Amino acid sequence: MTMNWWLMKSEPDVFGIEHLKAEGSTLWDGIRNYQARNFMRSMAVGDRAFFYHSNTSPPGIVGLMEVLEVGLTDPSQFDPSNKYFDAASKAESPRWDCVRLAYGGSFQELLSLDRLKELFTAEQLPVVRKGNRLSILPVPAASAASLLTLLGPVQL
DNA sequence: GCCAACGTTGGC
DNA sequence: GCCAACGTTGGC
Repeated sequence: MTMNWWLMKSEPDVFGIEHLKAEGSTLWDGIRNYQARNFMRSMAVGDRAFFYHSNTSPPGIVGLMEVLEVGLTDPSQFDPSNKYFDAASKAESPRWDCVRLAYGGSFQELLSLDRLKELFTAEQLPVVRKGNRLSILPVPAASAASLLTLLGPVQL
Protein backbone atom coordinates (compact mmCIF):
# COMPACT_ATOMS: atom_id res chain seq x y z
CA MET A 1 0.00 0.00 0.00
CA THR A 2 1.56 3.24 -1.10
CA MET A 3 1.19 6.62 0.54
CA ASN A 4 -1.95 8.57 -0.31
CA TRP A 5 -2.42 12.28 -0.78
CA TRP A 6 -5.28 14.42 0.52
CA LEU A 7 -6.48 18.00 0.50
CA MET A 8 -7.78 19.43 3.76
CA LYS A 9 -9.58 22.74 4.07
CA SER A 10 -9.54 25.14 6.96
CA GLU A 11 -10.45 28.78 7.31
CA PRO A 12 -7.28 30.77 7.98
CA ASP A 13 -9.04 32.99 10.54
CA VAL A 14 -10.08 29.92 12.52
CA PHE A 15 -7.08 27.67 12.05
CA GLY A 16 -4.60 28.50 9.32
CA ILE A 17 -1.20 27.21 8.30
CA GLU A 18 0.44 29.70 10.67
CA HIS A 19 -1.41 28.17 13.60
CA LEU A 20 -0.24 24.72 12.60
CA LYS A 21 3.30 25.97 12.12
CA ALA A 22 3.29 27.40 15.64
CA GLU A 23 1.83 24.25 17.20
CA GLY A 24 3.82 21.70 15.22
CA SER A 25 0.92 19.26 15.05
CA THR A 26 -2.83 19.35 15.55
CA LEU A 27 -5.88 17.18 16.05
CA TRP A 28 -8.03 17.69 12.94
CA ASP A 29 -11.30 17.68 14.87
CA GLY A 30 -14.76 19.10 14.29
CA ILE A 31 -15.44 17.17 11.08
CA ARG A 32 -19.21 16.63 10.99
CA ASN A 33 -19.75 15.37 7.49
CA TYR A 34 -19.86 11.64 6.87
CA GLN A 35 -18.06 11.73 3.55
CA ALA A 36 -15.24 13.80 4.99
CA ARG A 37 -15.11 11.54 8.04
CA ASN A 38 -14.91 8.48 5.82
CA PHE A 39 -12.01 9.98 3.91
CA MET A 40 -10.25 10.50 7.26
CA ARG A 41 -10.97 6.88 8.11
CA SER A 42 -9.17 5.77 5.00
CA MET A 43 -6.04 7.73 5.91
CA ALA A 44 -2.90 5.92 7.04
CA VAL A 45 0.04 7.12 9.09
CA GLY A 46 2.54 8.67 6.71
CA ASP A 47 -0.06 9.95 4.24
CA ARG A 48 0.44 13.54 3.13
CA ALA A 49 -2.04 16.36 2.76
CA PHE A 50 -2.18 19.75 1.12
CA PHE A 51 -3.33 22.44 3.53
CA TYR A 52 -5.99 24.53 1.79
CA HIS A 53 -7.21 27.91 3.02
CA SER A 54 -10.97 28.11 2.45
CA ASN A 55 -13.51 30.90 2.79
CA THR A 56 -10.85 33.54 2.22
CA SER A 57 -9.69 35.60 -0.70
CA PRO A 58 -8.20 34.03 -2.65
CA PRO A 59 -8.75 30.45 -1.47
CA GLY A 60 -6.00 27.98 -2.30
CA ILE A 61 -3.21 25.61 -1.28
CA VAL A 62 -0.71 27.04 1.19
CA GLY A 63 1.23 24.18 2.74
CA LEU A 64 1.88 20.54 3.48
CA MET A 65 0.98 18.18 6.31
CA GLU A 66 1.77 14.62 7.27
CA VAL A 67 -0.56 12.18 9.00
CA LEU A 68 0.87 11.25 12.41
CA GLU A 69 -1.99 9.28 13.97
CA VAL A 70 -5.27 7.86 12.70
CA GLY A 71 -8.47 6.52 14.21
CA LEU A 72 -8.59 8.96 17.13
CA THR A 73 -11.92 9.75 18.77
CA ASP A 74 -12.88 13.38 18.26
CA PRO A 75 -13.15 14.71 21.83
CA SER A 76 -15.23 17.74 20.82
CA GLN A 77 -18.31 15.58 20.20
CA PHE A 78 -18.62 14.90 23.96
CA ASP A 79 -18.05 18.46 25.17
CA PRO A 80 -21.37 20.32 25.61
CA SER A 81 -19.59 23.66 25.52
CA ASN A 82 -17.99 22.87 22.19
CA LYS A 83 -19.41 24.11 18.93
CA TYR A 84 -19.15 20.58 17.56
CA PHE A 85 -20.90 18.86 20.48
CA ASP A 86 -23.07 15.97 19.29
CA ALA A 87 -25.60 14.85 21.89
CA ALA A 88 -26.48 11.81 19.79
CA SER A 89 -22.97 10.42 19.86
CA LYS A 90 -22.41 7.79 22.56
CA ALA A 91 -19.14 7.13 24.36
CA GLU A 92 -19.47 3.39 23.61
CA SER A 93 -19.81 4.10 19.91
CA PRO A 94 -18.43 7.51 18.99
CA ARG A 95 -19.78 8.84 15.74
CA TRP A 96 -16.90 11.15 14.88
CA ASP A 97 -13.22 10.57 14.78
CA CYS A 98 -10.18 12.48 13.68
CA VAL A 99 -6.51 12.30 12.83
CA ARG A 100 -3.39 14.04 14.08
CA LEU A 101 -1.42 15.98 11.50
CA ALA A 102 2.09 17.39 11.55
CA TYR A 103 3.13 20.66 9.97
CA GLY A 104 5.04 19.85 6.81
CA GLY A 105 6.01 23.31 5.61
CA SER A 106 4.59 26.32 3.79
CA PHE A 107 4.87 27.11 0.11
CA GLN A 108 6.38 30.37 -1.09
CA GLU A 109 3.09 31.40 -2.65
CA LEU A 110 -0.54 30.33 -2.39
CA LEU A 111 -1.75 28.31 -5.38
CA SER A 112 -5.21 29.74 -5.93
CA LEU A 113 -8.40 27.86 -6.67
CA ASP A 114 -8.66 29.87 -9.91
CA ARG A 115 -5.29 28.54 -11.02
CA LEU A 116 -6.16 25.01 -9.92
CA LYS A 117 -9.28 25.20 -12.08
CA GLU A 118 -7.14 26.14 -15.08
CA LEU A 119 -4.74 23.28 -14.47
CA PHE A 120 -6.93 20.38 -13.40
CA THR A 121 -10.27 18.78 -14.17
CA ALA A 122 -12.61 17.75 -11.36
CA GLU A 123 -11.57 14.14 -11.92
CA GLN A 124 -7.91 15.03 -11.58
CA LEU A 125 -8.45 17.22 -8.53
CA PRO A 126 -11.88 17.01 -6.86
CA VAL A 127 -11.55 20.34 -5.06
CA VAL A 128 -12.05 22.18 -8.35
CA ARG A 129 -15.51 20.70 -8.83
CA LYS A 130 -18.10 23.46 -8.85
CA GLY A 131 -19.85 23.92 -5.54
CA ASN A 132 -17.67 21.40 -3.73
CA ARG A 133 -18.22 21.79 0.01
CA LEU A 134 -16.34 18.77 1.27
CA SER A 135 -13.58 19.81 3.63
CA ILE A 136 -11.47 16.70 3.06
CA LEU A 137 -10.82 15.38 -0.41
CA PRO A 138 -8.51 12.84 -2.04
CA VAL A 139 -5.75 13.95 -4.38
CA PRO A 140 -4.76 11.38 -7.01
CA ALA A 141 -1.03 10.61 -6.96
CA ALA A 142 -0.39 12.02 -10.43
CA SER A 143 -2.04 15.32 -9.48
CA ALA A 144 -0.11 15.43 -6.21
CA ALA A 145 3.13 15.11 -8.16
CA SER A 146 2.13 17.94 -10.51
CA LEU A 147 1.13 20.12 -7.59
CA LEU A 148 4.45 19.62 -5.83
CA THR A 149 6.27 20.71 -8.98
CA LEU A 150 4.05 23.76 -9.38
CA LEU A 151 4.30 24.76 -5.74
CA GLY A 152 8.04 24.38 -5.43
CA PRO A 153 9.97 23.76 -2.22
CA VAL A 154 8.42 24.28 1.20
CA GLN A 155 9.79 26.52 3.91
CA LEU A 156 9.71 25.08 7.40
C1' DG B 1 -39.01 5.26 1.17
C1' DC B 2 -40.17 9.82 -0.76
C1' DC B 3 -39.44 14.47 -0.79
C1' DA B 4 -39.89 19.27 0.88
C1' DA B 5 -37.85 22.18 4.09
C1' DC B 6 -33.94 23.43 6.19
C1' DG B 7 -29.02 24.09 7.30
C1' DT B 8 -24.17 24.39 6.07
C1' DT B 9 -20.18 25.23 3.23
C1' DG B 10 -17.67 28.12 0.76
C1' DG B 11 -16.95 30.73 -3.63
C1' DC B 12 -17.79 35.04 -5.36
C1' DG C 1 -24.53 39.32 1.53
C1' DC C 2 -26.01 36.19 -2.01
C1' DC C 3 -26.52 31.88 -3.79
C1' DA C 4 -25.33 27.12 -5.72
C1' DA C 5 -24.62 22.67 -4.21
C1' DC C 6 -25.90 19.21 -1.50
C1' DG C 7 -26.30 16.73 2.99
C1' DT C 8 -29.72 16.09 6.78
C1' DT C 9 -34.12 15.91 8.94
C1' DG C 10 -38.75 14.85 9.62
C1' DG C 11 -43.62 14.33 8.12
C1' DC C 12 -46.24 11.26 5.84
